[in-house]
Amino acid sequence: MQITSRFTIAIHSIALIECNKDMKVTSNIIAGSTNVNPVIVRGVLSQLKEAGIIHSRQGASGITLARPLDQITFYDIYKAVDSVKDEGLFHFHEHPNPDCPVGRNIHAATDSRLTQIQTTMENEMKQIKLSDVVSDVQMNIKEGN
Amino acid sequence: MQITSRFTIAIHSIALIECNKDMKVTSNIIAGSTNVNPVIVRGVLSQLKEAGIIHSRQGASGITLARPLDQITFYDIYKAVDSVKDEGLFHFHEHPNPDCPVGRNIHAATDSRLTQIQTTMENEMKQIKLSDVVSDVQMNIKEGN
DNA sequence: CCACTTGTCATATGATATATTATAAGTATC
DNA sequence: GATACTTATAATATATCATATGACAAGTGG
Repeated sequence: MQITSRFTIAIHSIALIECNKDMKVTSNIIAGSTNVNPVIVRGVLSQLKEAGIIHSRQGASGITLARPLDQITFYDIYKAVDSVKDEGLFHFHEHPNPDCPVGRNIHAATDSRLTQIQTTMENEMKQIKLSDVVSDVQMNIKEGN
Repeated sequence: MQITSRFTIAIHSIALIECNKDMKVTSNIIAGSTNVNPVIVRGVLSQLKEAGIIHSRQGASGITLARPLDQITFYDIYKAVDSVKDEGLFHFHEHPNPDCPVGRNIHAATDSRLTQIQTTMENEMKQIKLSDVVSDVQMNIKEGN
């Protein structure tokens, strides 16, 4: 099991937009840099737009950021691209036997702990800003990488 | 995306074994309580056995725990059933364009942060013991649930 | 010997992620 | 305003993986 690559595609896209803010960055350019199908890229961009992270206009060329990089966290992106659905990070087997004492109580006894783990992970994501990633990328480029 | 139900199946199985330690708990009984196919259950049990969490013998009826419940954490189980493969929790799009400065540096700039998030989640899992879950289950049963 | 168990293989089914084709609709430039 | 390019999205195909299922091997204990 893995969290969908839409998440890292979104991170990559935002970094690319920022690093090329002096020119028009199109969805096709992003598709070329990520090596991901343009339709998938546009789907991700569409979600980022809906979340208020980027701006785009149908027909008008160029994607731009809607707010400064230090105000975009991994959590914002994770939520925007719907990395983990509402059912939660953990998949509980669906029909424990209600006729078994353990079967009918295991869900209640486990759920809060699973939620706690997921929340801890999400809180960690809130600590990481896109500015962190982009400054690393730019540093590496400057060093000739 | 969700973490495979093998994880919660394993938790359920261990709780069931503990709560019925006075009788023989077979893989079929576990399959009945979890409402999961017996072959899947045996696969999970096989992984728990390999991780040293349970005991079982081919032909001999009954699964038993290999160590006390307070010495089994969610992390132990998560690792045992291979919830997240070696590639990591996050799926990075596979072929960023090496001819693009951002494309060839995004991986290096992002990886450590993704690992950090995963590690935080796994550390939280180490804090939760099976004894916590089982005592909640038993409490609920006593209360008539 | 026999009923039952653990253990495993091979295959089927179902769900989901990504890729692809096609097309609608808006923008900007000539 | 015709044209080339863009964003946007629907419909479908492909690939991968999780779970279910059927079959059977091999061990146990009465």
